[in-house]
Amino acid sequence: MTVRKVTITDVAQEAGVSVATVSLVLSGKGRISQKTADKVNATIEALGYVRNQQAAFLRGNVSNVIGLIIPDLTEPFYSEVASGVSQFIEKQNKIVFLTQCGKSQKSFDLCLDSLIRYGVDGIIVGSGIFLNNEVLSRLAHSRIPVVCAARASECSGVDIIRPDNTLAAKIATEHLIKNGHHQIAYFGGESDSLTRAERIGGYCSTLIQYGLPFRTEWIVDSDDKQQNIIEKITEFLQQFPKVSAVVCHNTATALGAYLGALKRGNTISTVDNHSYFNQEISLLGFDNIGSEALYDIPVSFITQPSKEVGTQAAIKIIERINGYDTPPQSVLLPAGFSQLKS
Amino acid sequence: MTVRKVTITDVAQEAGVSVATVSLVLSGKGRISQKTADKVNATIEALGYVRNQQAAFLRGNVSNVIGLIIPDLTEPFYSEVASGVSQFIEKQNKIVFLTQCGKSQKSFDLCLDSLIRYGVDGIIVGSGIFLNNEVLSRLAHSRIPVVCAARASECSGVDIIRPDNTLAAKIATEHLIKNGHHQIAYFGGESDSLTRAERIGGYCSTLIQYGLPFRTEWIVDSDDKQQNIIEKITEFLQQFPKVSAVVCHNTATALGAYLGALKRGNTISTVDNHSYFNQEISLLGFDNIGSEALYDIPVSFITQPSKEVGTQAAIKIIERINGYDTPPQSVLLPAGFSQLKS
DNA sequence: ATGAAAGCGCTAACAC
DNA sequence: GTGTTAGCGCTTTCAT
Repeated sequence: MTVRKVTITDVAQEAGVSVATVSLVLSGKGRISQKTADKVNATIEALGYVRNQQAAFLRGNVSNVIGLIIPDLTEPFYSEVASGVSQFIEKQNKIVFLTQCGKSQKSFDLCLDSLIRYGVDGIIVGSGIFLNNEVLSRLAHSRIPVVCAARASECSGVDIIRPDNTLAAKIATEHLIKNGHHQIAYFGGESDSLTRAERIGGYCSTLIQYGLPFRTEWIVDSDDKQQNIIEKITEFLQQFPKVSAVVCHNTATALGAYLGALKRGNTISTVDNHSYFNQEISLLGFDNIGSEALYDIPVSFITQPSKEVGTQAAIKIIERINGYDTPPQSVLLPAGFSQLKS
Repeated sequence: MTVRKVTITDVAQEAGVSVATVSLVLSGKGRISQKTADKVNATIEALGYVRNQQAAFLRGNVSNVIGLIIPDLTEPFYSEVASGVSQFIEKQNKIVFLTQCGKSQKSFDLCLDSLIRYGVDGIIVGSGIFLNNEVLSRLAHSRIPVVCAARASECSGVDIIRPDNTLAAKIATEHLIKNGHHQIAYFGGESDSLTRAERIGGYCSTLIQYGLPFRTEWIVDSDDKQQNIIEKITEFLQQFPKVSAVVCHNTATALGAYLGALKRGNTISTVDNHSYFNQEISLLGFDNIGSEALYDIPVSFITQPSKEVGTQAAIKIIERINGYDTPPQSVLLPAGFSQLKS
């Protein structure tokens, strides 16, 4: 019936040494004789003592805790980020406080308060949109480093790690061009998406770079509802029958485009004809899921470096905590683990 | 240049009162005169003081922190669970420590150590498979409540919250039967999956209950690779052309079955003919993604109560922490938010 | 209504 | 090598 938690004092008493000694063997600092160390370790074992980190860190000024604010863990991009962060942080023998802020600034501010009160050493924010000046100056004042792990270029004045959407779109477009396509459309995504804007930038500039004109009618937005996508793509292919390739904004779009084209009587191929169907239109999509599940439908995918964004953000926050005191950086991650099916 | 963090002492000094007073206004306990309270609050504001929770809780024996151990945040089920947990816990003005343990017991044990050292009030474990007797007795000894939030019946001796897989399969099978199907197959999932085993139980018993025989050849396992699923379903439909409906183990399987059947020349319908195609074979899948993206392909889906598992686990752990001292329970959550497309 | 002081569990000088 | 002791920032009796 151990009602009270066993403390370092209990151990010291039981082992017949001082608390300082116990503390020293615990941290491996100071020169403790093997004999004493053994004795202490034995009683620690016997009593089932576990060191209280909170108390330990209360003395110093570090907590070894990193705060993480994620809008919504349910979204694949964010869960990947969180996964990357937690994995790296734990490897450093630190630990992460997870908070979810949803879509509201107010809720974000509450998360922030929480994390600061709990004395985190640094904060990783999974979205730039809440990092307004007030927040930043508050953070600066309390000397807590922040880094932003985002989908797109959502903020400035802080370290930000994000996918290189422009480059990804460039690679995608280039891939299609090099496979002989000249009429390439961009399909899907909502018009207020920053990620999409960046991708469209890459798409357009690549077309231009290759001397291909682009037409704004070839850029079609859509929500992710399968039915809408199917309808839009069907109509589109009818209107622009010369378009021979489509860059799809995400997995849902790619799948919708696939089904729509199929329905319309098109046949689909990957750019290189590895397909159950004959070539007629090429599909290339950005994959935000990263699952293998869909990799065998005849669509090439470029995968987002989502988890890597988390990992790099974690690396960066550790650097900042260790006093790496340079101006804020933007780190663009290539769709590095992209699997262009070929 | 605020180098040192501003503490309660600073506030007290600045406001010309004692630390005790500041502490009292902070916690709203004790009778403090409005005047003093105002003064204190003003200086708190002025100095930008934030209370250090770690220190605050050091005195008491609670930390207001809940530990969460998730095998892999990247898997949709687990990210949903984590999301549900964090959302509820934060609503209680508590906070969650997130750890990921992967697939190894050793790594799990490390996570556990970590959480215990950090003094969490309770632990939610996202998988039962690591909760062996040793772990449980350790936890019992340190008097830290645990609850398991799992995919299936993975452990005993602790509170466990999980989806009612048997019921879900029963509902699925029943739905198909009531729509006139008599030859129903179960497709997908790996043979060592506990979830699948439970679902198959529900599937079989429902068939029996309705006086329909079942054949073990109609239960086909598969990994989630699209190509494999497509091949298997194609072969299967050829061998058993009388099978008119398929219960699919997950979204990938459903999609694969859809594409496979399509390829083979079958036409697909939902059970009730809302489809772009004519009826020939009915597909019904368990959805582990919960995304709307696929809802418009002609497959009915039953969605897992993944996030709800997290929420209920959070509720349960709070109960346990508050000393709700009853024997461990199993809570089965219905596929409550299921959307049978109809 | 407010202050003084004793801890919470631990670490880090500093002594011996 | 090991013990003594003074805090870390806060809460909480117990006085006043």
